[in-house]
Amino acid sequence: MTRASEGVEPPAAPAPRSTSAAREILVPSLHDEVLARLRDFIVEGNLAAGARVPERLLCERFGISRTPLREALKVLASEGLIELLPNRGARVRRIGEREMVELFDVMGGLEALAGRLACERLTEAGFAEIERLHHAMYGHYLKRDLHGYFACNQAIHDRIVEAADNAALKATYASFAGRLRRARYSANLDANRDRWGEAMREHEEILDALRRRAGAELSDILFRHLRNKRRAAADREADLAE
Amino acid sequence: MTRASEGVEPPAAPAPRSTSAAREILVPSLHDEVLARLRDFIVEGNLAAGARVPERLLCERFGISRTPLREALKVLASEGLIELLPNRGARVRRIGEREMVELFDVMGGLEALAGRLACERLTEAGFAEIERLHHAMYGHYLKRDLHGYFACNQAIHDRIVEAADNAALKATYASFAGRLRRARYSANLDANRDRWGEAMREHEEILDALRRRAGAELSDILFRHLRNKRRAAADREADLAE
DNA sequence: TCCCGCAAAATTGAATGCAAAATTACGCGA
DNA sequence: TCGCGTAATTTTGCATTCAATTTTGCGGGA
Repeated sequence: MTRASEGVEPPAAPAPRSTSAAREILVPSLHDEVLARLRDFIVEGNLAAGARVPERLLCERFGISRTPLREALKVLASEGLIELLPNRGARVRRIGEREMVELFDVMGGLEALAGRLACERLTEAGFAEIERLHHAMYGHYLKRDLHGYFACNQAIHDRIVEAADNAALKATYASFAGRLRRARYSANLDANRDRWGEAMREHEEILDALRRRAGAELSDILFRHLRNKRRAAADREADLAE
Repeated sequence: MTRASEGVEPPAAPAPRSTSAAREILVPSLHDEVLARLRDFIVEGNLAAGARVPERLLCERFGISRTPLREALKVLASEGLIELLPNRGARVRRIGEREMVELFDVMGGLEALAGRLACERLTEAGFAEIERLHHAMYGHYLKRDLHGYFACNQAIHDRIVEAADNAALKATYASFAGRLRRARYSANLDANRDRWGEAMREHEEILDALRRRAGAELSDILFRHLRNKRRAAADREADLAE
């Protein structure tokens, strides 16, 4: 057999990797797909926290041998998604209270940085787009549409990171967002109604600072915004734990 | 043969991995050593930027087979130290002007975060230690002892990150520091005498903000401090290029 | 002399094989 | 029935092997 053990997977993406004429060509890569798929698989929560990662099973699932899968495991371990126990294989990393706080703080620091950089580089059109999203989000807030609100909220933060125009920042931000998402903390955050109004007010401040291109100020607001978000998440956790 | 192709390497570290009774035990790890060694090997500049990474050679150098080495390569690629070309192997990543700026900005963001967190957690003893380093650094400055100055400078920034007491931040900071160090930008930075006095004044501000535990303020100072450092580095590069 | 094409050699990416460790299953004794 | 030691099975980590792509070396033709 060559490549897939069986017709387990449909053709998926047999498309020849883009042969764009660009000079150094961004890796069309073949096995990075395994990495991406496995990462998604874990981030989406298909594996319980603390559960062992079944090599054999995933190999069949992805139709590959152990070698590329193990390479992906090493990378995911370096990203902090899983942990490699000496002779005991890989486990999905368990995120404790303490680590959750740490991750939120780093996210806050990255958002703060993104905001500062965005102030330096944001175009009028870029700002207008964020402003539009902000108003749409406010609309959802008024209608108590949590889902729509959250989508806009996410979009705004993403736009800010995008506006920062810094590949390293963007990649690091995405990595941490994944780690937090795996802990399923950000999904149902804003169910806390008290926090909702506060968050909305903070977003008013964010938009205002952004309009004035007040980098340092926006930086500070964004960090505190994440801090409050974390606090709300922690409170909610406490509620659920009761 | 089992493990090493020959007696190429001395026993190195055959010591049984610590069997500390701690609950989940930090990975005593076996192949992570290869990862660490290879990373150092590259960060230290043993491989020219843009050069291909010779698998076969390094395998012999480390006395291992290709499998663990390739795993390490994948991890280093995810860290941004090298890049994996489709069927052309690994190359040491070339850091361009643009990316250098990006990396410095992220470092600035991380230091800003570290400073803010340090203000929340720094003990009197911790502050005293940093203050001591600051004065020692000033002494080196007066004596025009660049080497001593730089060591203290590094130590101060490290202490601030340490005081932040955030493992995720510390790891990310270390990773970016490595990437920048590979570019050999931070080593000979402060040879610029004009910049030196300015940096010293900024450090006075840093210490002052730290003493007052003024998080937001320190955060801002640290970011600008890194920005100026970067600018000085860029200028120096420009000089060398002439 | 220079350029192009073709074959040999080297390198890469991935699969398979194998020894060492861990996990599980089982049987014995209390 | 329960606990414990031992053997079978599974799993892990790494080496080796194999097909495929790329790179290198060489010769013919303009």
